[in-house]
Amino acid sequence: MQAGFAFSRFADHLASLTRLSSLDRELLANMPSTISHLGARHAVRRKGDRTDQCCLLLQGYLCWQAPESPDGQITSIHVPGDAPDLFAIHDPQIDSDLITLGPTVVAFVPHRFFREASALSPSMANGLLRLQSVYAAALRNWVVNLGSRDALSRVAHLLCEITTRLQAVGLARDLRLASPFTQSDLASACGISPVHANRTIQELRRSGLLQWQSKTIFITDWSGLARLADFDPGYLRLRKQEHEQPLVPDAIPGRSASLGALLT
Amino acid sequence: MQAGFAFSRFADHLASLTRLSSLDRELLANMPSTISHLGARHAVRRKGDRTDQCCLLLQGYLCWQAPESPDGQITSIHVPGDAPDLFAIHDPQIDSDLITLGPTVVAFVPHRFFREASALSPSMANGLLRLQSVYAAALRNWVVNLGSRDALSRVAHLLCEITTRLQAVGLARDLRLASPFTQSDLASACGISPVHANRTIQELRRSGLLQWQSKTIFITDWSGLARLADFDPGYLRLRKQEHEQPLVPDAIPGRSASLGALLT
DNA sequence: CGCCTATTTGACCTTTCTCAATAGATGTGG
DNA sequence: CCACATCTATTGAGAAAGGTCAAATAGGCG
Repeated sequence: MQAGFAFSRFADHLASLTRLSSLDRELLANMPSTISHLGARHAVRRKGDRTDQCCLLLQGYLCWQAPESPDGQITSIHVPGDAPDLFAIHDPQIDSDLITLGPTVVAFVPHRFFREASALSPSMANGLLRLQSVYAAALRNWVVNLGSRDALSRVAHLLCEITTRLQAVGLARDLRLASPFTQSDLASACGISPVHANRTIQELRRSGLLQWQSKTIFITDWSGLARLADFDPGYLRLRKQEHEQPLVPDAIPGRSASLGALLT
Repeated sequence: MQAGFAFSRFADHLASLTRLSSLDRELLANMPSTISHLGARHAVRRKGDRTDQCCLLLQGYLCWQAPESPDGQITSIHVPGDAPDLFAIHDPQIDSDLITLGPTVVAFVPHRFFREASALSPSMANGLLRLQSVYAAALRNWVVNLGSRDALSRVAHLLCEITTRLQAVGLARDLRLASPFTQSDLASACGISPVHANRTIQELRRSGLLQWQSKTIFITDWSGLARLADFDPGYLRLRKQEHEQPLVPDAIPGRSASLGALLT
């Protein structure tokens, strides 16, 4: 079922971080998977679960959320292509909740597949390990975000990260991204209160950096947002071609310029 | 040189997380290593470095610090036995600074050793991967700490974590730990200002939870500290025997009481 | 002893939180 | 299609936590 689809998002993601051999691509093309469509706020994994499958995110967003934290602290947000519980191959116990943010499509792939593919291809083995190391780097960066920025730049940084990661797998090319996030989700991710998240978003809007209406975010001033966030995508470890500046220039001739002027 | 010493701290650490076979122990006993004694505030690794050796911490503390963050955000603190840059085996590029906190002793071990040991012993391979997964779990927990606790419980939580990890490798049995940390280090770790770190420590002292004089921290009320911190050591993934409650009861009859009184 | 660094203190300011109320959106059943 | 329930976003006001600045004190060490 839709095997090509499942494989290609994940393959794009892997390829954005490491070089894939043709054997690797072939292995991935034959990856056994079960596709699931999930509704919003559905728990894919719960603290204490043990599993023998990895969850690959194909569409939508997933987040790891600490269930024991009073405000449900989110410790990472995942975008299509990501394999949020890849580490469970070596450590099958899960210690927080993996939750959908909005409707999502995921593929479940047996751990066995990754083990066998790693045995057959050293570059695959290496790529999978590198993936985990990149996720750990993102986690470190999340710590920096929470520990050393104020609310405004925290939120800006989070949006820069999500956008850049989406672009690495070919999404959000025009700086428009689907946003099933509630303001409370954003607050949980940034370690601020929902009320303050609301005021923060309003300020980002007022500054002409983005529009956020119904379920879409449109970043209208990428370089302004990145400057505010002090965003340096190096930690995402994307290979050259992918982390170049976005394809759409900061100012969209007529509209964005006038909007920008209006909002300063 | 002192091979047994280098090996045993790391082996204790590994053994606290995973079961080691006798082959594993033998491999570790023959681990090639170069021992270094380093002074305070020495950079073992710098952002951008590439290396083909892992650094094992034998004595003292190391921390990962984000050099680009204005207040030098610390993203993790390591205790003896830890292998802070183990991930570099699969991803040799380093993206923050690894700094000594106080004088330390470290061992450098070629990546090659870990690769060969992994090839020879599946349980070794698994243990090393598990180690990385445990470090990632600690990182997630650090995010929760910064994102959802106030300054007082953040500091308390950090001290609980350090103490518990020291105990897992046989140190700090009596709830006394060497503390080369400055209050600014603590502030960088907890994402607060140095001035506020000072006031926070004073409050911990005033509450009779700990003493911190010159270079030693003595936790005088473990369960109080753990309660304040909302500390649950599950995420450290220690095997049963190691994460039991500390060996020394909260109150030490004569001395501790009078000292406690002296310092309030 | 004198220097340098780390800690401590006070005063004041800024950011963020909390509580409570209102408004808007979305969804459901009749 | 409307009325109602529910969830999400927005607003205001007051309070609390934490930051900044500057000065004073205390240790450690050559």
